[in-house]
Amino acid sequence: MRIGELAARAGTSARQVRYYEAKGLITSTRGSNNYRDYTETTLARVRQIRELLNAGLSTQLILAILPCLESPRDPIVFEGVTPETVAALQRERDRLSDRIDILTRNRDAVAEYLAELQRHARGSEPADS
Amino acid sequence: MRIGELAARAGTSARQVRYYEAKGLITSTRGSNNYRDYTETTLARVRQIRELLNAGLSTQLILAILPCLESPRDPIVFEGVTPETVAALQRERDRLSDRIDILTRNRDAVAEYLAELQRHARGSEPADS
DNA sequence: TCGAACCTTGACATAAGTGTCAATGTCAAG
DNA sequence: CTTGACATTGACACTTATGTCAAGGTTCGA
Repeated sequence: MRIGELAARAGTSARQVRYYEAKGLITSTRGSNNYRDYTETTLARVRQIRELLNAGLSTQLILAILPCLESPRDPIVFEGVTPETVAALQRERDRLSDRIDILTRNRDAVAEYLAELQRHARGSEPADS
Repeated sequence: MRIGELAARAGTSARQVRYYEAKGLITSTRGSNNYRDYTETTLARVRQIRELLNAGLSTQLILAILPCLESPRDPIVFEGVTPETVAALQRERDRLSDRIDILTRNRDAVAEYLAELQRHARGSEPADS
């Protein structure tokens, strides 16, 4: 599929798709005209990238963990997997865990604050029941 | 305390502290000289801000949820809390939950990938036992 | 009192991610 | 064949969060 369709189906812009390609997050083939051609797999990948970017990750980090995220990852590649690669992935996994912990802690604080607000509202204004 | 000490104790730079102040995340008093003066409370706040920025949140979002994050939040302010404020906080809480879900899903995928790598390593090279 | 170390504001620079526009090429439908 | 929709590259601009530097004011120890 061409870049316009890919972008539309991924809910993004062609500009962003080109950017992800420039960053090495996705690849494309080129036809006789110079147009980019993308596969369905790439579409899924772009959706994943969007999701992770929205969650606050950088393209660098996404690039690091993308190999782990292929959906039907049947023929998992073991060749060329150096101990350094494994260590890097473990670091990224831990960084993700840290982020999750921080966000969870703060999300809970927001929720608790909201609960107090609502307890107060119900206590001082016992209407609407 | 002055900006240098605050920055040092928060593990950041004076530049960033001024930036957070310009963004309304923290406040300071000014002495007879024009120097900023910060309290211990502000120090805790800056640490929290750093943590949230590192976790991928924007200063805008942090500004929205900061009122919920005061540590000993005893005299919780109910005055001027409009339904819009509550709705906004609920939205931010939900956005945080979405982020957490996405990060968790992807963290788990990385962890699973690592586990497969290690199963393979142990299977094909049963040394180091 | 002098100099080092700190503070002030303001400016300019950078990286990432994105928008937008221009000049041009391709293709399909009328 | 022309027109409109879509593709190409390249450039410029913007925002965020940050670094850095300059020109000046303040404080403090020797």
